[in-house]
Amino acid sequence: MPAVGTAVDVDSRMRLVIRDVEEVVTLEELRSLLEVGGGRGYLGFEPSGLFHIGWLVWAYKFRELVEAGFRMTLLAATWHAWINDKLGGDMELIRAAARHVVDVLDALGLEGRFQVVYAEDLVDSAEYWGTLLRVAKHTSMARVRRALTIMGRRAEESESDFSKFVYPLMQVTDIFELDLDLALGGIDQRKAHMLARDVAEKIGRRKVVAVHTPLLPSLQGISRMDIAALPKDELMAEIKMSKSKPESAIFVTDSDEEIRAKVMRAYCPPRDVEGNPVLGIAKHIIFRGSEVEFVVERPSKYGGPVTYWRYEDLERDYVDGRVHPMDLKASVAEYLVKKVVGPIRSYAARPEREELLRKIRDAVTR
RNA sequence: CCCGCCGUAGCUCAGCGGCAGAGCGCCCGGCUGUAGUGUGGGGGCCGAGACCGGGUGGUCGGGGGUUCAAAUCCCCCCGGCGGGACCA
Repeated sequence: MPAVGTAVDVDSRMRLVIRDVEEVVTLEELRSLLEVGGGRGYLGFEPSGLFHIGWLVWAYKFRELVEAGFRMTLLAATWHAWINDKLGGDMELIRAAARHVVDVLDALGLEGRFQVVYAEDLVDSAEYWGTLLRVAKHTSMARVRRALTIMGRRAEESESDFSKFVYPLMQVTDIFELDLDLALGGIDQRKAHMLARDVAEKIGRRKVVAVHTPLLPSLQGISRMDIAALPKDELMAEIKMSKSKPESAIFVTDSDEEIRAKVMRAYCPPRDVEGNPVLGIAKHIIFRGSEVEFVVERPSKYGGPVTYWRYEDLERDYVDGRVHPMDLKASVAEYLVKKVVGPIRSYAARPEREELLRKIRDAVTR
């Protein structure tokens, strides 16, 4: 049972929650929740394939919210994934991918400490659709369009099917139907969360506190790790994706050798912090805004090994050129292998999951 | 969450320190005597719309402040809308 009460306790839990977070809307509201011991929180994710380390950023925060006293729900957004044509629109595969994500959270020590809800169950009530209509009634078309995450470059309005426009309304409805106090997500979920806050005021529902985690840059240095599926030319898109996606992300099921190879191949310009995926991993996966022992193995002719406890120190040395991309990559890869992916893989990719993972992998690569 | 625009008659809006307005609507009347209704034919009755005249219209979103004077200027709040919000 989480201890409730003292101001000191609230402060430390506050620090835990806002650590290495991109943004909290609002800090005052978050504090109020912590003062009463937490509340109900959630994270919704689209089961779209294997778990990549970019998702660890929110997964760690999910765990910290549990530790801070929140009763967390993981929403497997199966219908949402279906709308975005993930996994070829195969609902069974989408469910399998969701199961895999639950495994990863369990591997992080969260087994039995959070609730899992499938979108299919949530949607299976008349009340859900009543709420969705109420949400829709208070949302203009322009506002929905603005909340759309898809439709980046090529996918213009004319080639979107209408389900894509229902998507943001569902995200908002999910929040209301789960009766939440807090919504967790990457900063890319900001639009949906803000829509939920706006609409909440209009229809007299609770306004969720929004906690947004940073996003990891793609290993290739362009865009983000989670490449959005293109509804454009399906076949071409699938082929392009299958070739590019495995290279742009590290999956928790990757072997040690795959991890090392991917990190070594990653975009990592010397002295450059901007959009640097390797530094990004160091910042948001390894250090995460706190003190961590991180050893950069460096050939003695360049100064020998250095130990960093704070990300800022590592970044400073990298910018100054004292840490070479080669050194950084090798060290980050080793850390990922031993401390991050290794433990997760041994649980989430255990033998009895082999069949499940193979199906998901095949579907993405197809 | 941030920025901006807008809240004035039932509706759409103008007015932006000096009597609260226009168009549309609504009500009354006039004019027309038509469409329609009704018939075997004729006649009569009822008669919309258009047009003309008259009338009906208001916590100027709410609260506070400045001023001799506030719809008008300032502050706060409420409501609506649009845009922004990692990256593109």
